[in-house]
Amino acid sequence: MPELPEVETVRRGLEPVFTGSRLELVELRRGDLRFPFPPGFAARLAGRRVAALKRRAKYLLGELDDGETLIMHLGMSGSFRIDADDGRGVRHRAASTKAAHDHVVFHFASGASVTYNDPRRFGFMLLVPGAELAAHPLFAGLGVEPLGPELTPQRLASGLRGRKAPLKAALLDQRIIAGLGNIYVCEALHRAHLSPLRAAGTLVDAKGRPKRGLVDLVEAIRRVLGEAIEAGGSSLRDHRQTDGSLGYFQHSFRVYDREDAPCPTPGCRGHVSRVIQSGRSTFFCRECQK
DNA sequence: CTGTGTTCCTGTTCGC
DNA sequence: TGCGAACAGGAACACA
Repeated sequence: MPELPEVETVRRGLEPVFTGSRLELVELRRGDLRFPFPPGFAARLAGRRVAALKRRAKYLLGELDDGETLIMHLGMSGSFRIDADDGRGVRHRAASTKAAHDHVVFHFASGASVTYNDPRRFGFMLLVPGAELAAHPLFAGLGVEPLGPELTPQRLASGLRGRKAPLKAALLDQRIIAGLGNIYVCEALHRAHLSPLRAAGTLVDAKGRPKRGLVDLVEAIRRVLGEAIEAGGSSLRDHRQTDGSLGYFQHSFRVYDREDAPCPTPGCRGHVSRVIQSGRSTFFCRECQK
C-alpha cells in the first residue's frame, strides 16, 4: 500500500519530530520485522541525533550524526504514529491508537515518541554507514526517482528499449523507475491512455528515442504522484498519516479498484477491466488505453 | 540477461 | 452465522 506518495507523506509528517532530535531510547518489541534487526540496532541508535530525514524511492532514510543511516521500509502495512509531548509532561496519543503490532518505539530526548506499527511485518529497518549506502544491495540497482529531474522521456526510453515485458510489469520494476507500485502504475497508464498489456519496448522507436506515448506517460507519472502527495496519499484499509488523519487521494482513483465502473475518460464509452498481470490486479480501460 | 511465478505475513472481504 | 478462500501488495528469490 505505501507507494511513493504515501512514503513521502509519512516523511513529511515525521520530519519535524525526527530532524535535529536526539534519540534517547529505541524500544524493540520483537526481534524481527521482515528481517531480523541488525546486531546492536537499538544500542547503536541510542544517543544519536537525527540530522535529516530523507526519502529514496519507497525508503525512508534517517541520517544520523555519527554518519550512519537508518533505513526504514514500510512494506505494505507499516505506519508511524507520533505521540507528542506538549511540554507539560502530558502525552497526546494520536487518534488511531492501536497497541497491537506496535513493533518499534523511538523515544526522543524531547519527550516525543514515534511508534512503528506493522501488522503484516513486510517492513524492515536497517542501519548502514552512509558511505556504504549507494553501494548497498537495496540501493545499487535502483532506478530513477520519478519526481526528480532524471526522469525524462529519453531516460525512460533507454530503460524500456527492447523490453518485451508488458508496460505494467516494466513500470513496477524498481530498477527502471523506483517508487511506483500497483496503484499509481494503473492510474498513470490510464491518464496516459496506454495499455498495461502492451510490450514496453513498443514505446521506443528504432533509434531508441521515446515515442509520443512515452512523453505522455512521463507527464502522467509526475502528475499523478504529485497530486497524490498533495492529497496526503491514498488511504486504503487502515493506512493513515502520522497524525492519524487519512489521505484522500483514493477518491481520485480513475481505475484502481473500480472494476466495471464506467471509464472516466471524457467521451469514452468503455468500462474498467480487471486482469491479473504477474500475479497482481491491473485495472484499465480497453477502449481508451492503447 | 529476460520474464514469470512464488513467498513472506495478517487482516479484511466475499461466497457458500 | 460461521468458515474457509481469496485478496491485498513490495521486493527477494527461484526458475524456465
